[in-house]
Amino acid sequence: MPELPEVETTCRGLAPHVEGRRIRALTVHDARLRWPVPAELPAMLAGQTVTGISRRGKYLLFHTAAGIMMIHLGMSGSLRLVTPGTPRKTHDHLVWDIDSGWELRFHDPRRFGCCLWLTGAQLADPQSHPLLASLGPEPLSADFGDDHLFSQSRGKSAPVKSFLMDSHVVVGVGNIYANEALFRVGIHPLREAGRIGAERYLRLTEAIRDILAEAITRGGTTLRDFVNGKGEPGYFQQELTVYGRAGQPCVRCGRMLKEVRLSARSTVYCGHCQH
DNA sequence: CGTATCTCCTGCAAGC
DNA sequence: TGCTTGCAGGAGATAC
Repeated sequence: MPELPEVETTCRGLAPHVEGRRIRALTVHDARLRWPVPAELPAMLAGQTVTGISRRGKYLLFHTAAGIMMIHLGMSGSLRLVTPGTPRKTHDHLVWDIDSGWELRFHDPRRFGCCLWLTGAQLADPQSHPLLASLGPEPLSADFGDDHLFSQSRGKSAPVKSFLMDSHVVVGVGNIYANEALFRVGIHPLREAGRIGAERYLRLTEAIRDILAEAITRGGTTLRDFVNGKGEPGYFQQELTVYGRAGQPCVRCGRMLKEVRLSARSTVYCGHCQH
């Protein structure tokens, strides 16, 4: 599951090999992603130079003069650079021939990802695209201020974990990091978002910043291996204190960690340390 | 508007 | 061994 750190790692890993390079061709082996890959995309991209790669939330934006290619990795998607001639794997749906000599491949078994094409007004201002327009602030930017979570949560009765994972509140806090951040600050995941005070939200805000920044740092250690498909997501190297550890002892108090389903998401917490 | 549920899809694990 | 069944999960769409 690509979380924000892995998307950021992908962005940084691709940039030196793709920015300033020309796309010779795009081959669509399977257009059936979350939304169909636009039929005109190969023709639109051919010959275009990628002027830059940026990220908004978990969306990656490949900028060209003709348009912006917007990619989301969904749950199982990945982008890898390989040498031409590398055998194509099952679920390698999209292949870009780059004039740097690399081939960029989009691999996505579950096809929850997408690859869209932004033109016209959305080329001039991609933030106006419907999928981007209502996104919350970047968790590592100044827009994610100390007071943001507290002020946004007033009057909300949803569980704080659902609130945190709402991309309209703040982007990039997926299931893994929502679990981890709540454990770190001792907040019960099912607590009503609107009934948590400003002080606790400040500590939660700092925990989200710290955990994501740390994960990106660790993800960065995989950058040297990113090319040619050897990249491991940074968070697999990060010690996870609760996610995936239901039934195991709490690292703080030793009691058994509990698990509940919240909107079909695995939610793990310590009933003693989190209130 | 806020909240909960449904939905897409495939790999994997468990059960028989 | 090989089949069937259940399940996870990002986030937009839909229903209330």
